[in-house]
Amino acid sequence: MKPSVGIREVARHAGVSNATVSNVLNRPGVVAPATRQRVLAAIEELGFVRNESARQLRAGSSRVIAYVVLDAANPFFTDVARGVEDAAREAGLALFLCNSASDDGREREYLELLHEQRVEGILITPVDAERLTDRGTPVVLVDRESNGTYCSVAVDDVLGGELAVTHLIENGHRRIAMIGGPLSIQQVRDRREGAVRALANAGLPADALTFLETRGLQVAEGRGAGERLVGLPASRRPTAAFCANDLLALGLLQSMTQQGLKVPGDLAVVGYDDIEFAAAAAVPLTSVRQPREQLGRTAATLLLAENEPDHEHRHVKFQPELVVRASSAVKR
Amino acid sequence: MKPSVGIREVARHAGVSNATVSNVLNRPGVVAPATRQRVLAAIEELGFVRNESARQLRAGSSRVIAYVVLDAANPFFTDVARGVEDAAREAGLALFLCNSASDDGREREYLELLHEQRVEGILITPVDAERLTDRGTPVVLVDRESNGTYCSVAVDDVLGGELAVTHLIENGHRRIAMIGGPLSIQQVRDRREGAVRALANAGLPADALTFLETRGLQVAEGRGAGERLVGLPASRRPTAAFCANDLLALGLLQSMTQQGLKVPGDLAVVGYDDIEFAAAAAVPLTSVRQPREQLGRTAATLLLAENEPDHEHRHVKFQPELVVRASSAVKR
DNA sequence: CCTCGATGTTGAAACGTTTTAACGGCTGAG
DNA sequence: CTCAGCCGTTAAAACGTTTCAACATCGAGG
Repeated sequence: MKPSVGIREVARHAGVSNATVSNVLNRPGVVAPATRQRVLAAIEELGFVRNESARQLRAGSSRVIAYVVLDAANPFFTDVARGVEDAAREAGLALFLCNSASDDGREREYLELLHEQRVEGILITPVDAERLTDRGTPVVLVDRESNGTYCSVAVDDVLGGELAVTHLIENGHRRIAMIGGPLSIQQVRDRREGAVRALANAGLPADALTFLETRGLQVAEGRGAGERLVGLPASRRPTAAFCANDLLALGLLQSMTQQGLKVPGDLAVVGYDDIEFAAAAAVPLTSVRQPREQLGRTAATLLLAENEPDHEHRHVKFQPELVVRASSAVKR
Repeated sequence: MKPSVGIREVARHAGVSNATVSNVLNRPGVVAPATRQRVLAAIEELGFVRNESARQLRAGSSRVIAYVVLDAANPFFTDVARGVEDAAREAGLALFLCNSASDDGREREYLELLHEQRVEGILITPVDAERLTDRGTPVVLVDRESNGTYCSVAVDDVLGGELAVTHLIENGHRRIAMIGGPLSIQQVRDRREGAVRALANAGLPADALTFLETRGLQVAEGRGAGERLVGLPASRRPTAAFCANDLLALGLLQSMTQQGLKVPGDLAVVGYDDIEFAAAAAVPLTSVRQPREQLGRTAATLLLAENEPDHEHRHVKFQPELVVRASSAVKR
């Protein structure tokens, strides 16, 4: 079952030394064709599988990078991951995806493990960037601005929030809800800040924005928020909602339909991320689009540049873009 | 930058031997509190990070399992992954997600790497199960029946296809399209087989089913299929479509709307997987539900049982369930 | 005072590769 | 015939842990 056949056995079986087998594996060109065949045959016959731990221990490099995401079930992150993987595989590296599920305990565990594994680099959209601690492995922050000690690739979330809420204001809305949370997540804070700024720009009072905090950014939380929203007295109930991401917005949409309210008639909705499902929703969703794959691709590129001779941390920032659809159509 | 501080340095710094440091790391209970403190302090001060390669080389176990999926962007797989991860973390293992993107080259590369890494086990929804080759690492097939050499956890796809198409037939449809592909994917073949069986059960001719093969199972392919479908001469155009998964169905839905056709009026649609977004779609989607998280959880459980003394490969099969929504409402 | 067991600690031998410098044999030039 | 140079191969030394048997130290029981 676990014969654990090593390089020496292969060597013996092929009548050569360990070094030659290693050469066949790593520098096939240097070994004579005849010997190479013999060694390959032995490998095949014995079912030899190279022990990566030993290789890595000696050679020092790992051929792997990892991306730690906040929520593997959120299409936004899988789209970013696609960009990362494309860039990684061009560089001959494999990508391992890790799901912190927005839990900083899990995040810590994964980071610890990845550091111990000596992966070539770590991409992360952190739960709490402050807690990150340098351990020698290159790290790049994704969709999150850096405090300076790491490279980062981000999108201007404040601007995004501003775009979304300005749009709602221009459509005549004066009581607006923002749905999102927890506030420990930077993106949520930034998007809210943008929303507040939009109000200020328009000369509206700050209490025109009702912030409904959720425990997470999943569809179910959006549904819950919808119920809370409808529970508000009619006089104070917002006529529009800006959701911190599209999953929330989709949940909110479901909740509205279920409670017999019309979108955008009774409530206009704007989401964030413009995931593929946003356009296909019951009411096509107005959303703030981010360049997802490019985000990932750029992040991977920065990561790969980390061990260049005299590396300076770079911070790339993209601009979001508002995509208007039916869910926020002009109020009659 | 890369001081590469090892266990020996920590030992020297704390005035103990390597063995003691190792004990602090692995069996804290066995070392005297005072010494333990001293060692921990040294670790902290030097920023020591244990080298997992060395650990694994010596100790032989890896604390990691991996799940290789067909499409990380498909919510079905991320839901399965959630189940896997829950079970894995209960067993103290971390989960690495790998995306083969339905490409057997990538799949092979990932498998090779994972074998070399000596992960504790591999879960995989394979592109082509035949090509899988035993390498000593335990493997469990997910959402795919085994040819016998591995454990497997699957859902009865033939039954699922049958449920879907029977439902359409009962609603009066006599010309039905099935959309999906490539046929190299087992699930697609099985679901089609179920569709065919449904026709036979109802005494309908086999040509009542038009099979439109797609190149993949993503939303974009569904949109493409929609255009092909509408391009058919009206007399031969199906009145209903059964899609091999929900992503296709959502794409199809978009395409219909865009071309000014009504669902279910002009075309009834049934999807597969019942992903969360199915219920939130423009027209809530009738779909075949699979027990996603349970699938993952069970698979992980089987994997963990692999190295029990006298292990026999098990094959678990779940039943799918039809969830009827508006996209297939009764034909007037 | 001796013995015994318990408790902490340690030296040294693995684990399976990669790598380096050196080696032997062979060829062709001088 | 010698020698330089090349090619293919090799022995042996890492790499950084874990583990195991052995070793001190100490208190208690006889």
